Amino acid sequence: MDLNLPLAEVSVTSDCCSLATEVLSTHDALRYAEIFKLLGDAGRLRILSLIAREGCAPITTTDLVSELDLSQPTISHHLKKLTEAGLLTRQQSGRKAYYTIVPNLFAQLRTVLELG
Amino acid sequence: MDLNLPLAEVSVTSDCCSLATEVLSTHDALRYAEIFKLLGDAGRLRILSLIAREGCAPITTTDLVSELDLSQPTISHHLKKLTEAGLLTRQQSGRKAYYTIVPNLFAQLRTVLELG
DNA sequence: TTAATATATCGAAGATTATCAATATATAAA
DNA sequence: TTTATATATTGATAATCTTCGATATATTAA
Repeated sequence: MDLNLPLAEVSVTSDCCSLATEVLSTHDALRYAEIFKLLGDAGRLRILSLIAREGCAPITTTDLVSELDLSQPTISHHLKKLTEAGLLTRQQSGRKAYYTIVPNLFAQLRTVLELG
Repeated sequence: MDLNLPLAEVSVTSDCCSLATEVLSTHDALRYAEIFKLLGDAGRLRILSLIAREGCAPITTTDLVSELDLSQPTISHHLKKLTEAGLLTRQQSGRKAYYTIVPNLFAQLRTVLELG
């Protein structure tokens, strides 16, 4: 038998008071992990940040290429993934592609992060 | 010359109104990407969720092993990474290791996600 | 029609990662 | 001291991902 009274021994100094009432289901965990994985890249974070700075004004692939130290194919690749995931929308106008932030999913992610 | 008036052509239907006033620096982007990368794994997300459910009560490695379909070494590995990143704290008591959520960093991540 | 521009896709190389079996370590129980 | 328990580390494999050069596509300009 374990007579360690371990919970008493462990000092609980954290101000943690979880807002998470439900444990993430396997399904939701997979879904959110896929999106967090996209955020787990500095280049993509900066792409999102640059687009967000424009507010409602869309930004083109070329704009991003000129602001980041990444090749045009790499940036196009990131934009595709972010768009497919629902973090961005893409609108073509002439030969330019305009991207904007989709706020919805970001709000969901913030809720998932209410763990502490 | 570009006479497309593209910004007028692109319909701005999004309710985007960015709260992000500053573009993420390269340094911060790297720093946050490293943490989002950790959240980009379903197993780790569920580990965090299970720990958060306990509120302030710490949880042991074995508790997690019994709730997840991952081997004990894999879970220990994830716990180490999450702890090193500052998302968890670890306290040893006897032969058990108790883990708890560190709320601070989660709050920072929520701020970073205020893009839309 | 020909040339230039904007963007996307292809294919490949190199790096990183998740995972587990086996093993090590450290503590507690018998 | 011997055995059982709790956790961590090692080493290896398979899968995934980032990145870029080269190329393709599509649109506009000359």
